[in-house]
Amino acid sequence: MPLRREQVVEAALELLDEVGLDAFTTRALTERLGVQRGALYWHVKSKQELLGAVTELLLRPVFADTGEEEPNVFDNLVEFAHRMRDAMLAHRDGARLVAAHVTVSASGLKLMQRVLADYARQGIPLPVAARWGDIIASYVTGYVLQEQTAPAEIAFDLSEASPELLEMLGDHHPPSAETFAASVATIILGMRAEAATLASPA
Amino acid sequence: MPLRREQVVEAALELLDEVGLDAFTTRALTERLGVQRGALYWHVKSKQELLGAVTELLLRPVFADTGEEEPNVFDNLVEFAHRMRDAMLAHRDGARLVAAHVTVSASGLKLMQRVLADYARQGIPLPVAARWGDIIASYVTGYVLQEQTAPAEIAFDLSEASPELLEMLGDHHPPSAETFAASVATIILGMRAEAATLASPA
DNA sequence: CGCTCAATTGAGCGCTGCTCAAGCTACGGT
DNA sequence: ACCGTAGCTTGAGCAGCGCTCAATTGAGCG
Repeated sequence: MPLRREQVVEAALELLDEVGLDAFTTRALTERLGVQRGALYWHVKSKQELLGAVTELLLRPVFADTGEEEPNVFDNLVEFAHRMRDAMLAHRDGARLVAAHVTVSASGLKLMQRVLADYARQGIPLPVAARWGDIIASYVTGYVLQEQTAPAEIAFDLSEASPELLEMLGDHHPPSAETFAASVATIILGMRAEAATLASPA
Repeated sequence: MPLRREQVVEAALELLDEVGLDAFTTRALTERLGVQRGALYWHVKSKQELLGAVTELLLRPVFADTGEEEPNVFDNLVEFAHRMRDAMLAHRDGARLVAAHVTVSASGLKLMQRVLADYARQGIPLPVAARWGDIIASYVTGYVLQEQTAPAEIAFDLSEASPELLEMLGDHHPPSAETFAASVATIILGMRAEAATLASPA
């Protein structure tokens, strides 16, 4: 039975979870597939392209269809934020992967198109809606990036370098689901305020 | 005249600007310095540590002291956002570097401590202020990351895959200073709203 | 003068992503 | 039953990478 490209990508994601992005090598992947190194390059042009495909697989749950129709714009964006964070956290170095391979799949584009149309029907101009989506995507990527980057190491440095600061912050400092949810809420608050100024212009 | 560590880091930043992060090799760096490869590792433990130092150098303008005292919280955050974006854009692959090496220098910590104290004097609780700063830092990193990642390549894919979507968005889509400023304004709007709820609790 | 030690040398180790001519199946047409 | 073609794999190997280390240099000082 021959190898399929999708099997390669799935195996790559599993390998990534086991060893992390830095130790991810084509040699380890072909060993796991029980195949010689050269075989990999029939299915995939380069390691870069492979990781791009892995990223798309990783982000697939974000764009899964919920079936709901015309949800509230702001609720929709909040859910988008949490889905994206969950998807990245679900796999080792997920955020680094997304940051390095900002792929937009065809199905993702179709969905985005539909969502933006929904927004427009709720009175949000398309350029504004697109900007809002980009705000969420950018923020979440940046946040999970630091959330997923060896938290122990950073915290230790901080407690050595500036214990006063650590104390000032209380125990709210480490990245957590609560901090993330609160920050998303703050951002959404800004969009609500902007929507208000759009509804009643100066 | 012996080599100094700072010279190494500065030369590394120059090399980065010339060839980009992917083509950045210790060999190219030592050639530029007119030195054998081994010499590099007397000044620096590893390439990873070197890039960390380069990142700190790259971000130095962000934490430069302006001399102003107790500026308005929100104005301060807006300026922080723009400084950070400018610093990243000033060098090739700047955002990728920051994303991979979230370094906080000692001087940066001292400044952050002072700024947070200013915020507290303006009635913003420290955990909230810290969260706000993190929102800006995360968003800006995420934004510049995509802004600096081969814009031509992505735009081409988009126009092929979904021309309707491209048309829907108007010409507002590509990352630009205007889009960035507008998004930062939206986020700050959210913080103002949150500050209002803090001032008059339920 | 001779000592010391910061700084450099140059060879080389193990690993990486990737290429390619050659060979192996499995299948469809005659 | 045969063979050609196309899909897929093999296995050797290339060039380049980050990094190490014993040996060597050379400036500054007692």
